[in-house]
Amino acid sequence: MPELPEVESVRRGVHEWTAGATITRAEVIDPRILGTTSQRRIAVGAEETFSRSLAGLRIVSAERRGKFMWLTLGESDPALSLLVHLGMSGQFRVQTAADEMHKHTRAIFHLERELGSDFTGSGSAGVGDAGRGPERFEMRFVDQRIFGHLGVQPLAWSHGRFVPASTTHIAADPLEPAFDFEAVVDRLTAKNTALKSALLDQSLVSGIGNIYADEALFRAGVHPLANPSRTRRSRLASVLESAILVMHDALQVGGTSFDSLYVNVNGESGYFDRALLAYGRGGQECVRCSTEIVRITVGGRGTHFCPNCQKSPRYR
DNA sequence: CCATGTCCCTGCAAGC
DNA sequence: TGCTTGCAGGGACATG
Repeated sequence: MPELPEVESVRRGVHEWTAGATITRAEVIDPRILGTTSQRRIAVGAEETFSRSLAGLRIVSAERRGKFMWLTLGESDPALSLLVHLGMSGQFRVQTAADEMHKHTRAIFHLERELGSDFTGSGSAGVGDAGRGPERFEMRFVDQRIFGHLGVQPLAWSHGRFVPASTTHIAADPLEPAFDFEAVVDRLTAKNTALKSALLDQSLVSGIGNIYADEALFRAGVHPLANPSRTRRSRLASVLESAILVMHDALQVGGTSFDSLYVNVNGESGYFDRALLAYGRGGQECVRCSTEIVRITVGGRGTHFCPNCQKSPRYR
């Protein structure tokens, strides 16, 4: 499940491969990828509109806020972006036309890049031919569960920068200059819901998903059901700080599963060998105190915690 | 406005 | 063995 560190790893890979490249053709294999996550009804002609609006545009850069990623596009007025959300299982793969098509390929971006252009990539080994002329390759969007989403969006101002218009409600993430730690803690203190649910609220702070929420609460030693409005401000700050630290740690090792054919994102292996202390460890011993890690459901999400290290709040 | 519940989708595991 | 059922997850939307 890609959260901030994973999406950032993907963004870096996508940027290296595609910045400066031109989209010669955008091919939609499964139009459901163009719908929003809940509304799967696709407007008539959405595929054609999507493809037509991208054809011929140059990719300037890959950017990210929270779990949302987008490519800023040149030669368009107003400035457009290709919005990408990986959902649960979205992946980008850089391949050539000759490469075998993955079963869950939902869209293909045919790209072209002048050899010797100023792309900053880690190399084009294995992609394109060895001769002259533009280098041609494909960036394929693969998504097993179709919780991911692609869309063409104008850019709009939100929380200190331009972002795709449909994401203006998403808060700044902790890696952004606009992120205001104290302001987020202030807003957190007003929340009257499970602390874990508040951590997952992308309009409060973006980028934290189910895994890192559990890890942050474990690291800070705070119960997932604690009510923020009844919790000491210093404890809330500690949890938020832990979330930032654990995501930072994960990002440090997030770029592991790179090779010439992958733009990171190896849904199978890459995500799961992180040093997780709570998430997915239900029934196992706590690494700190050997108490059995408990699994409960909070806001419909699987939640893992140590009942000894993360004491139940007294008001419950 | 705020909090909670439901749905989207697929593959896998468990149960009959 | 082969079917059905339930679960996992992020975010939009509907409801309370």
